[in-house]
Amino acid sequence: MGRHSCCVKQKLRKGLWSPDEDEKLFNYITRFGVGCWSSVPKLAALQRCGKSCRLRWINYLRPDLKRGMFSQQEEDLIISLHEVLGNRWAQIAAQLPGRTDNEIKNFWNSCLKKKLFKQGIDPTTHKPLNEGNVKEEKTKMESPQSMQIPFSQGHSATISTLLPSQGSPHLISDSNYYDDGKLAETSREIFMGKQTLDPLSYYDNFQMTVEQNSDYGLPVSTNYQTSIMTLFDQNQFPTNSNYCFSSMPSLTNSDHVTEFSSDNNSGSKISSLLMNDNNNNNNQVKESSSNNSSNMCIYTSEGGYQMMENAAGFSWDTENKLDPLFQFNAIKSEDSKTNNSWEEGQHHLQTHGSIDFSNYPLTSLSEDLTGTSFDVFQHI
DNA sequence: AAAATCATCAACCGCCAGATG
DNA sequence: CCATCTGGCGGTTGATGATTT
Repeated sequence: MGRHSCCVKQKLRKGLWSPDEDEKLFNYITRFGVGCWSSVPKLAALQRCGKSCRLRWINYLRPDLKRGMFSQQEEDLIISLHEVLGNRWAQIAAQLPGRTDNEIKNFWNSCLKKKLFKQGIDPTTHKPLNEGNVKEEKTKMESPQSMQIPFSQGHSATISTLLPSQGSPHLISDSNYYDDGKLAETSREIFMGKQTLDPLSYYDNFQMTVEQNSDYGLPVSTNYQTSIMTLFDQNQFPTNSNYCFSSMPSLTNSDHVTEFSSDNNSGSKISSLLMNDNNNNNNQVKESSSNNSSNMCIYTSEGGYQMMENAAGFSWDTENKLDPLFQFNAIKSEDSKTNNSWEEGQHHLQTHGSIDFSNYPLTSLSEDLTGTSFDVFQHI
């Protein structure tokens, strides 16, 4: 993000964003939507470059961000897409809902490259390394350099070549993917425990992507598509109603998804939930919250979000603030004192609305920031 | 316990392309 | 056309916490 002329004149802050700045930016964007980034700092009273605001929003504040560890499936998808697209992180990120290019890039550089290398696969070419290459790669790893992949090179390979059924390397969703089966299993367990993905959107998106890629003439194998489909058929992406959202102690923490249990002893509880009467039957309600913000949105059958009227603004106050219209809190066990039980929440829900939450997967699509004001989605 | 090393990731840099006047 | 502005992208850096020596 280069410093543009508009930014040079003023003294602008750099470095990490403070909670206060985040709050300002978040409140501004949720209220007015994404428009001209260069005017955002002024209008939101931020001493930041517009591009810095944009980056902060995209990489961190955006409500539809998924956080936490990459799942095995995501990992496989990244590797496969990387083979086809090279270091086109933005395009790869477009295929992974809730992930940013920056996040994927970091993940690739810090983990996947090494993982592939350990498996004897050249992360650049995605082909098996010979001994000579191994030495070369070792040097590369030791002296960090960009690993640009000539696109033509990626083009020559197809995802199908990675399928286990077609010989090594084994890169597709398969627990045998890793030499260390324990690692794969552990990774999956962690993922399952932190399920944050909306499997349907994930799958839809992937399908769409395959079609799009076909349009681009990219050699995306139908085998891979089938592989993903099979995963869904086998419920390897659980539509999980047992997860909800914990508090947001810090904006910089990423894993706040807490397993939700109907067992009162678990301590994961919902404080209150007031439903909006405007929900129609085709809408899914997605909700998340923290103990300091009130969030709710309607996820329509068309796949978009609808903003609920009077949606709460964003607040970093540590105290609980009840939204005048609604509040849904799912809080970590240690915060449970003042909150009602899950059953009470359910009862409240059934009393005030007709939607049975247990029928819908709850995702952490934005943790506490989710859906505070969803007109934003329509701007993006 | 302290220093050194490693890993991670948020944020910046530089460049490019499209829009606009 | 040309200059400027702006958004977007990929590469890189540096702060920070974790791990190792």
